[in-house]
Amino acid sequence: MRKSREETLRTRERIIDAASEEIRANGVAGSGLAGVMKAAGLTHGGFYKHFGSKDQLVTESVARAFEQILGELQSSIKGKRPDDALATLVGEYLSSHLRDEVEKSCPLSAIGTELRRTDSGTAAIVRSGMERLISLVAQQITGVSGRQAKARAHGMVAAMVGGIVLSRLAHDRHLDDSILRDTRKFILHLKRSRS
Amino acid sequence: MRKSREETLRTRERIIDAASEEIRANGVAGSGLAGVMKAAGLTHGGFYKHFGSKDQLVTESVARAFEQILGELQSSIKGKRPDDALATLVGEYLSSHLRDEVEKSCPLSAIGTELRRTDSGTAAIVRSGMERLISLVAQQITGVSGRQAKARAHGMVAAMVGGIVLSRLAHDRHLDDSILRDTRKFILHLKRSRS
DNA sequence: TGTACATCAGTGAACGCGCGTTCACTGATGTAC
DNA sequence: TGTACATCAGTGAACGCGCGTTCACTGATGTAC
Repeated sequence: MRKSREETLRTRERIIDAASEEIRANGVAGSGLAGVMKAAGLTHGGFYKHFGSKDQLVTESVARAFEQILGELQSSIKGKRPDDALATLVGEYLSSHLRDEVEKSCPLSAIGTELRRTDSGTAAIVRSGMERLISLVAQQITGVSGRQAKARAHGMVAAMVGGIVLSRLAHDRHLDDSILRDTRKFILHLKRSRS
Repeated sequence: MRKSREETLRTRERIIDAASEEIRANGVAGSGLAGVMKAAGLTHGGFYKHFGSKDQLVTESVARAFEQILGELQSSIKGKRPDDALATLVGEYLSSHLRDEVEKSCPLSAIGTELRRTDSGTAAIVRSGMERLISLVAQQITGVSGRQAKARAHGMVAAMVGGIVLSRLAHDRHLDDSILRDTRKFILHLKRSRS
């Protein structure tokens, strides 16, 4: 049942995509290889034809998750002026849509507290993804030095990540939406009152 | 080997304390009953003399974690005026000390993204702990209505939780500390520029 | 271009392991009189 | 207050289960000539 090189590559991608969503939804420890392979339309035995270990799959899945969310955020602000762009970034990240679709959201908000316990390969990916998100936000902050923009972006991204985490824990239609709304306002009002 | 009622109660408390720290350090899925019992100085067989299930232990352990951190925060602002108290709360929560001692920190920042997948008993505890933290912060915000204070507290607590999560993921002495510092400033400068 | 052989993606069974949970047993504590 | 019995906290072995990982096998794809 050997497959062509093209097909093999496509299969590998399918596994990563499935794992990337599964891991964001159920966590690293909560995601089994058998389940991921099934979601990719395969049996679990073939896993090691594509990856050396679960850790390696986790690394690549988290990397893919960052690519997806950063790509989405980037294209949402394409062509916008910094002020609009900042509000768009914050509004997009703290949207009820991304809050509800955990499996498509940012790994920092989906599995942030679990990522602390991953191996060094995944840790490096997490760090770079986090820095890219911070930079993307910092680039939309005008009227201050780059250093100050970065500093403010640290606070903003912290609030973005925390806002999603809290909103998902509220389990209440009113509280969860007000956390999202209030966090968006908290981030953007600061910007206006300063720039 | 029956123990006295007093001793039995103390043992139960010891198990909860051990589990509360173990779970914050290694997560719910990453904490085994055998390890928790060993940390409490017991063998794993006796677990079910004290608790009906792992889920029940998780619920009580998360409740204890909230009691501890809320008690600590509350006593840190005892007798202070609101402005001082707010800065103290934020400074304490976003301290490098609590950042580094995960097992003694707030469950929202330690295992926030895993708490989404706990049973309904734990979910209720999480929700009430979160609301108590938000209220504690809101009570220190002056010069605005209660409703506005709550709204601002939502953003502040989001930034506090997210700031710790990100700082723990930086794995870099400079970046992790600057995230903490910048998030503290982000939260408190807003307050000043508005109140 | 056609043939013969090597490669290897995918299957499904099996592995050792740690997990949550159960259980028979022990002996100190609690209770009844 | 003292004795006889019931209770039950804690031990350590055992359970079924799902996990990550390995492996013999299959048969289509890739390669060599």
